[in-house]
Amino acid sequence: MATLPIVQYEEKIIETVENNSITVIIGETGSGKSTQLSQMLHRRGYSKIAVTQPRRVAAVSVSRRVAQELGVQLGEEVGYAIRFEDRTSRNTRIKYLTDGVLLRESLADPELNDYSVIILDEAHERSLNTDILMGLMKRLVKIRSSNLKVLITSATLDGDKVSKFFRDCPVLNIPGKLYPVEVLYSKERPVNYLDAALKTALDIHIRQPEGDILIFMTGQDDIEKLVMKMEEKVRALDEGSCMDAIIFPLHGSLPPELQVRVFSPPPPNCRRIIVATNIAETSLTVDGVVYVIDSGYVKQRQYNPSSRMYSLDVVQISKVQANQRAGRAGRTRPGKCYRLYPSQIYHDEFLDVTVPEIQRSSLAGSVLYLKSLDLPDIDILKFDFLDSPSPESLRDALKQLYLIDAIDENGSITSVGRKMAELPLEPSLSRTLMEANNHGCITEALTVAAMLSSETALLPGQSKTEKKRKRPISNLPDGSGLGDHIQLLQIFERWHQTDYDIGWCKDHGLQVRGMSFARDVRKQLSQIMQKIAKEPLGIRTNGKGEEIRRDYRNLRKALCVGYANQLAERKMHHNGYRTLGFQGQVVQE
DNA sequence: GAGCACTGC
Repeated sequence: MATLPIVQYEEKIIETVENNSITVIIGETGSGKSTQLSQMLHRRGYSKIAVTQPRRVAAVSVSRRVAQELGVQLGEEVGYAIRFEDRTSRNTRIKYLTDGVLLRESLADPELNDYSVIILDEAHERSLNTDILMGLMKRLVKIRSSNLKVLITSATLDGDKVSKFFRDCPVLNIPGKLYPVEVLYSKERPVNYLDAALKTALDIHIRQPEGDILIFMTGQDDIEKLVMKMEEKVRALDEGSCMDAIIFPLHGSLPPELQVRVFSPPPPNCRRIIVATNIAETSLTVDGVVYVIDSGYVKQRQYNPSSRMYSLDVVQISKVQANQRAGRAGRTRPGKCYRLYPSQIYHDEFLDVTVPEIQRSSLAGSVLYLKSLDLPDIDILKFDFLDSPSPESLRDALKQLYLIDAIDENGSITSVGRKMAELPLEPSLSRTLMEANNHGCITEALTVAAMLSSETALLPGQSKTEKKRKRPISNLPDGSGLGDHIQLLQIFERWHQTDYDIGWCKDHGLQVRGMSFARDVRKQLSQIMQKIAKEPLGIRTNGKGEEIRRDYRNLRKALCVGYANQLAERKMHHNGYRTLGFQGQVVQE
């Protein structure tokens, strides 16, 4: 293995960490920070090191690598912990975990006394959880100044800003191992991005030397259209005029077996063209890419606290994102990035950095979490975030929590709020569980909460053309007019009665991934509820493969209590509804 | 007419 750039910096890193509570390490892709930092500190004798990752796959794969490099069994000295899976033991000294898991651990032990070093890796991605952890670390190093070291590591994070946030802590820069990428801009913005991408890709394919092409588009729809058009065009090329091309779509709702196709090597003398969402920006790394085509757009979910609604919008990417995309062309050798927009737009219109998730999300869950930590000076409105959410967004969160009894009129967490915080659910759903537990329907509520957590279970995974051939959802329970929640409940119960048969999901057009996830969530929720449950939590069936005839009134009431912040009542003599609460708005079905 | 980017407890 070639020496990683970071290795030469070991002495400097150790010295800095010894002399400071917090160190920021800027290391580009390929610097080796994710695998090497923990080992350096381990060699230096730090007793237990936690390394957070924003993604589960990263926690698993990086820990596997480190275990291998140290020649130990995974789960012994080196291990990982992600939701539903803990591969650590009493011997574990280096522990990779998702940032969400570390937040859960900190609920049980706010001082995280188990660890002598905490490394927040990939902090530049600014995930909601990483941002909260950064705020917590700032406090924690004061409390544990004698025995805790914190490292914030990142690729392109603005080092000065983070350093300032952590009271001018030192910043170390470690070079990466990316090859140069030549950036080419369009003269003007294309009217149609699909056609522009198509034309650019064909141009590269015909004129440029070998090397795979990666195209960034916004969503499944665009990707499928582009793949189809591209296939047509490639087929129409003269035989032997250039090498073959094989085209892959790549997005999150693609079944895993189709996703992994991009990881197998291409046939000889064949160029691969991968049309992807921003899943290929960070989550999946495709080897062999030499050309990147960047549409300059991304679909981004954002929360609007005044309407209390999320929207999914196509927005312009940030400069950081554009550069991350370009970098995908330079992983194995020098590459080229074709930006389908003029450089002036890049410079004048693109934001420098992506708006952090914490400024795009509902904060009800995070605020409840922070409240439950009982921090001494608890004014959430003044919590020290690297980038503060808007006051409006924080006030919205507090109001929502108040409406579902999680906090009282003084803003203090209630006893029910404390129990809610234990559950890995959005507050409305945990409140529903609490209510259901008092009204004899906790087992049903658990199922509904699990199904809602998975969101995607009911969605057909196949593409539009395929959908026409198969009937999407046949003879599944429909909730019989009682609404989506009851339908979700009945579907899960039916699946339970097949003994969780995967074939049954496929036959009924349900996403196996989503259904299995719901099953895991239900199990986890049951374990947490076990302590306070007033009834058995197992699923009720009559053993005949049919729904039990029963009354869903209590369950529906519990849902109304949980969603007290989002109720509307039917307008008499009119179509439509009026939202409850101050300033009701008319909404249509 | 027809939805749904990506993560995570």
